[in-house]
Amino acid sequence: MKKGAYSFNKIEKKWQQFWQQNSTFKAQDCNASKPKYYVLDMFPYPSAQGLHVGHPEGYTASDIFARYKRMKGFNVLHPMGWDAFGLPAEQYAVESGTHPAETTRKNVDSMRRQIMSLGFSYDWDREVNTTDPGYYKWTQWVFLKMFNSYFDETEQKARPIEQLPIPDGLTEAARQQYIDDHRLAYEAEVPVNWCPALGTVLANEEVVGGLSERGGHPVIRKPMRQWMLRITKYAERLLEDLAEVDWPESIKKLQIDWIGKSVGADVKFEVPGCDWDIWIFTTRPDTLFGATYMVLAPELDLVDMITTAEHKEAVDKYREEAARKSDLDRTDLAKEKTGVFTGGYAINPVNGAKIPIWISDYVLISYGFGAIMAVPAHDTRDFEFANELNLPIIPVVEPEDKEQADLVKKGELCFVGDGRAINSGQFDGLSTPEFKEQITNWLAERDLGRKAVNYKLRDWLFSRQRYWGEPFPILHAEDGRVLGLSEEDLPLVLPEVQSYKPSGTGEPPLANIDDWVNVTLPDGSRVKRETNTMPQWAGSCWYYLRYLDPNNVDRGWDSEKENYWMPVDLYIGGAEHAVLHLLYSRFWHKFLYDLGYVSTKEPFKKLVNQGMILGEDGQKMSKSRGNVINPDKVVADYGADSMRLYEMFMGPLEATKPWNMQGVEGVHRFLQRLWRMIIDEDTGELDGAIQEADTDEATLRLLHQTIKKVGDDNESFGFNTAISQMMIFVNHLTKQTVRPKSVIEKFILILSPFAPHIAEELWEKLGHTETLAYESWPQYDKELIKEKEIELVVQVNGRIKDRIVVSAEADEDQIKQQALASEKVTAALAGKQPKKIIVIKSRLVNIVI
RNA sequence: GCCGAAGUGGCGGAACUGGCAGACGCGCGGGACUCAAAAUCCCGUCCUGGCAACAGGGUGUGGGUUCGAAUCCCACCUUCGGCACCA
Repeated sequence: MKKGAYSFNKIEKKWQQFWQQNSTFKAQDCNASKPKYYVLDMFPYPSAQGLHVGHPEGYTASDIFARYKRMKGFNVLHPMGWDAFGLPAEQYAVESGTHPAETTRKNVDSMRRQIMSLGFSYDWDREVNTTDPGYYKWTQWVFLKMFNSYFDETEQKARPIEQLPIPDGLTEAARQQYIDDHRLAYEAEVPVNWCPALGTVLANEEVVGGLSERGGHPVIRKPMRQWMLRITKYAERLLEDLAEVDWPESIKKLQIDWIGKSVGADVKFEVPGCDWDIWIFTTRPDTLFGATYMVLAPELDLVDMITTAEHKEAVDKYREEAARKSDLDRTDLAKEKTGVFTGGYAINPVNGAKIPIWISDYVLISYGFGAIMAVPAHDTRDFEFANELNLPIIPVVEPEDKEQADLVKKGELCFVGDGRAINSGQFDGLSTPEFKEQITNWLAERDLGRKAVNYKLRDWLFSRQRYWGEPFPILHAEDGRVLGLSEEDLPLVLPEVQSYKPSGTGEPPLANIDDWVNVTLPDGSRVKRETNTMPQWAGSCWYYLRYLDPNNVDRGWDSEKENYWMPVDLYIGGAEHAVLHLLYSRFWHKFLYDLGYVSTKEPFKKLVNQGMILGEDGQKMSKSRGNVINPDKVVADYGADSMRLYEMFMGPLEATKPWNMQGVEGVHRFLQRLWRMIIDEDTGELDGAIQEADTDEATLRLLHQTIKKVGDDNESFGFNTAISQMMIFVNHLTKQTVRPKSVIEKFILILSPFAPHIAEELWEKLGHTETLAYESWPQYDKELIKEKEIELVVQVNGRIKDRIVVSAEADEDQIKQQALASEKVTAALAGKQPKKIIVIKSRLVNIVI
């Protein structure tokens, strides 16, 4: 190897040390002299496997943008931290006895080293770790705030629980109950997803097809006492404020679907001989005349009261079976609907018809009232059920399509679209939307129903029966009261345990530590600590706020700093967090907004998702397939700059794309060429071609075109095309025997966000003594970009016949003349008169004959 | 089943707002340098026919709009991602 060759290992180490020693990327709080810009990465879970090549993709994109913004004069906040609570470290602890904190520390150290080796411009002084008591103190604090708040329905916002209006005349116990029932963090006995293998409860989102997302173990339904967060109160705002954020439409859509708003009516069905009614929710009140039976969820308490003696045995049996079914079974059996008749009847409020009441597990307890009216003619599920069990079908909506209408009328087709009302008494002939409105009013006037809105979104199941999570700052008194710790007692530190194993009965590991669980209060009363811990999502709900003020011991974050930095201007991460993390943190943010702790409605202004990187075989990377690419190896063999450049050159940021090691060599060769273009490899000094000289026109034009293209592409995250433009530039300049220094310098600056190490090194070789991180981004000159002469394509009837070169100033007539003058064109015209000549300046001429 | 994204050379991918399809990179073929190899440099590379000039075809499939379609419209096929009885 020659003395002055591109020695990326040395160069990269040198500049990483330089940046660290000089705190080059330290963000300045509240600096009013510059506009701020907050670039955030989704922080990683520090796993034992370390970084995979998917991580650096998003991190490189955000780093390029952060560096670009600095050069554009912004005060940039670009932090990194660790989402370090979670199952793997705990599983490892169960197996090996190693404290999760120790595993975590080791993994964090190794992943930090890996991330640092890529030369990202993070302000490392702001590093956070969710498992640090100094951090989770404030996670617990937010939880306490939720525990001590309620949701004011009229104002649609959270308020301190002390302000909750309490009805008069309640006993002390009832008063307490009333308050507890309104807390945003509350306890409930709920059927949960219990995973015996993991020994914990999982959130709905963590169960995939009846199996646990992690590990793929079976999950069953089981009622347990759990902590819940009332995210449903925020459903409407979570939906509405999506309009405010600059996110990919597909991600917004996923959230909208997850929230699942539907508008319809609640309708009351009386049960003869009973003094209570069955309420149902429907989005199709216009089909009420077609309701031929009702279905209740098997779990509904009401079922007991409705079931007649002769049907009791069958009903009880069915209910028992339904309760035993796991979600997987329920999904599997969804193909064939089952159910039993209760013996009870209800009265259809619109026509007084007596209709039978059934139970079936196709009706969900957790949505609406857990009861439905069944309109088999116009609901596919009811249609299937009615056919299965031979129940009557009455068509009440006539489709426009004649053929369809005939089938619907015969009861052979289930039609769920809009149409005209039939068999609906005085409402016959109305269109579906008209009917909906009229019948809703009709019901409301008679006190039989009301307009209603329902959401699919459920309250967030917030407790886990695990060790490695934030302990709840909650005490349980002997009389059943639930007390929040006072803020001064935070953090409630996770205690040491003998065994990390869950008890298997649902009791978390913390329950085994008697002297931690049992607490005597100053007044002598004895209480027990909550032994559940929070889910991994908790710490990531607000970490972007902690970066603003990571060392503050008195507050989670300073409000002046919050005002300055928030919102996050750019958030880059994987699309797999589209609903979970992004919905949860928006919820927490809105809650904090209500209480005045943050100044913006939404935390993340712009969101960009990086796509997945596949293995070289085009398959998802996995250990078992043996196609995992180790970033350490890539950095060792080709350097961090090559790695960064390749990850961006592969294709559009959001796309899924396969890795190709030869592609890495390709960009590496580009850097080599760039190096030799500037440095004489024999001496290590500047090449003789680098001179203080005037620039030829073509080079100057290409330089300015490149500055423009790279800048524009940076703004739109089109890093792949920015890199190809830089390659075009280097290909051109390498051929020049004189390479003006001023041209080289400008080029180094625009390359620097992509390949910062080599850029800094060359910048220094060019005689600069300061880092280029804060040099201003080169400007381009519009005039210099313009070509003097333009090649146009000449078509005859859309087929290319010739090319002509015209002056950039030529007007349409001149271009026409020149085009018609072409010999090839004359030949193609074969003497015919052109009907029309279309001239698109700087593009083409099309002669139509 | 429903929703969303995407289908372009041997491969990753370019193509502004409807205007030269295939930029840039990989791979491949040929050449230079070398005793030889690596590295590097130069030339070529969508397909078919032709020595060539050139002609024809070509952006998942089939139709349509237009002087002109990878780009817009309709129908369909395939792949990937998400949801999964939410009344």
